[in-house]
Amino acid sequence: MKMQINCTLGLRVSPYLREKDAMTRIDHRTKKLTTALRSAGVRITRQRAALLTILAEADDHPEAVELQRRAEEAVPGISLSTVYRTLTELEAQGVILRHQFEGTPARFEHTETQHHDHMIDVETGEVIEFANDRIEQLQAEIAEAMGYDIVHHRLELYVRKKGAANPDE
Amino acid sequence: MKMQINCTLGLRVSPYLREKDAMTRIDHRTKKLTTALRSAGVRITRQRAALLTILAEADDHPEAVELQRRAEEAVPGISLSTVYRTLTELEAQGVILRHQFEGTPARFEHTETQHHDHMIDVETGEVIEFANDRIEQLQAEIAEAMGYDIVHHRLELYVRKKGAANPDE
DNA sequence: ATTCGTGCAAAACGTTTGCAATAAT
DNA sequence: ATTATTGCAAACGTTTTGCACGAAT
Repeated sequence: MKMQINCTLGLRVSPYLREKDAMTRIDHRTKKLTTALRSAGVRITRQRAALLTILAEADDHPEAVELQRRAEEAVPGISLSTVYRTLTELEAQGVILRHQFEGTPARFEHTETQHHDHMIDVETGEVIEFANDRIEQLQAEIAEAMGYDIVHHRLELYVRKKGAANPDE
Repeated sequence: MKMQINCTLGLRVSPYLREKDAMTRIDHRTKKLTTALRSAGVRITRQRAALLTILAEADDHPEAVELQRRAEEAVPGISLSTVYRTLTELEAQGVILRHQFEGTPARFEHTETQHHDHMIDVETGEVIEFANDRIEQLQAEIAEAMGYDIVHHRLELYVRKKGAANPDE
């Protein structure tokens, strides 16, 4: 019996797209997003535009300070409060997801990819994405059987590369 | 095809045991535990004895302040730092587990039951335990296929009772 | 012109730590 | 007697908030 695993390894943009096409695609999506946000009553300031672009381009899961650092070029002096406020707003608008992995500040990713869960390499902190439909289905069945609807869920595998040194310490 | 779900609903003590027997059982386990801890070089103070007992008796997932509150009777004036230090120590000794659910302080439970995951009722904050071997197995297969060993994992379903009011707000 | 968003500083929050006093071994 | 543990207060790291100024609509 063959095991079915859909896995995405942190690649956000299809590899066969050339860099320039990828950028165009991100720009396009970001432009559409800002329009949508504006008509939801959210003012698009330089700070927010910068953060939106950075989040669209990010192929990792940056935390707030890192986002501030990356935004600094486009918006010198951008404050951490603004970063946090913007992230909260974008999360509320469904544009990004906030992940609270163990032992780190919250990390963020935009919501353009389909649903996936995360493996966190406890040695390196690297975040690897994966998806498995069967697990999703089982979760739904469990909740259903117990009389609940799932609002959202969170599955995190804290892992170590096979044969990695320091099993402890 | 019948779905297989093992589920434990926060009941820590078998319901057919009378209250007194349950207490005896907890006392017995706690006594054994303190002995084990002592020979691991951990001094059993009044504070720690109290917390061990409270954790053994708890059929919920209390947080640190709540544990302090419950310990207050046995050890008046017990400090929150002591509670936290004890919890850290007991976690290191494998006696308890620390859960960081969304939007709440860490919550603790002792490690006497077999492994399970958690559903959190987003309306009430109630924590419901469940176990599903198939999901565990799938997780292991995914990690394996990607070349990782699982150190630990975390699966949390944030749920709402079917037909509950206030789907928002 | 009217909001809404910003930066700053300060507070909030849960948790950890340095220390001198105290209790367990 | 020795050493670990305690309570207190102060610090910590992350995140939120009050406020007066500035910018987007």
